[in-house]
Amino acid sequence: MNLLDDDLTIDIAELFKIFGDSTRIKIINVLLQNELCVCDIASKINISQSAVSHQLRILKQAKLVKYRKEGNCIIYSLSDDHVKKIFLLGCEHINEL
Amino acid sequence: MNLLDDDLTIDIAELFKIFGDSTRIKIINVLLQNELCVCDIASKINISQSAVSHQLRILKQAKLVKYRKEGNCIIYSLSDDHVKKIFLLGCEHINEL
DNA sequence: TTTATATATGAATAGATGTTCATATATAAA
DNA sequence: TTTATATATGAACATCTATTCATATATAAA
Repeated sequence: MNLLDDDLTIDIAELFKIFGDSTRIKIINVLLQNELCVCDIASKINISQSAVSHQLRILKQAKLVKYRKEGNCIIYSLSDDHVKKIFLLGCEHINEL
Repeated sequence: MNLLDDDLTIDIAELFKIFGDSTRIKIINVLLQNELCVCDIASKINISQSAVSHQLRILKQAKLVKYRKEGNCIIYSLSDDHVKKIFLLGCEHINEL
């Protein structure tokens, strides 16, 4: 791995910035187990529907979560294995401190 | 991996928050190759000495970097392999997007 | 169609964060 | 001791960010 150019360092920082909020981490954490609709996420992590929805938008824009409609619910899940990997590596680091 | 409690989710978010700034990512990136003193870091990434020093303090508090004195220089390096792992996983994710 | 439920979103606000500037501290060199 | 160099740090400032509140939109049920 050589020196990264500035654009790439900004992209990487932007990625980690998304993981750098406890509401988003809680969302990712509950989605590790199951896909869930917005109101179930909100009640599981005890954060308002509006706040969850705002944060899901950020996770969606960063392509860290995907979603599908079912009736009048919208069911979210993690996009891919990378999200889980990054999350678990973070956990691991914390556990070793 | 089960549901994390709130304290742990906050710790994990705090960890990623540290990686979520482009100045700090640039610092980590140059330290991947070699240990470096503050002014060399500053000149390599083209950020003021003061800003670098402030950010090194944050990295130090999070135990992501360590340092040693040599003459009147202070030489910084990454604390352990976890930092590198997390950084590289971030790179990988970016490269695949 | 009316009502209820689920989700999204804009505006406002409070709090957090990164940089700069000035300066303090510490070590080395003269 | 004086001067120069390296680093750290506090204050101020501007910017960013997450939440709340109110409300819009959309789908389902009655």
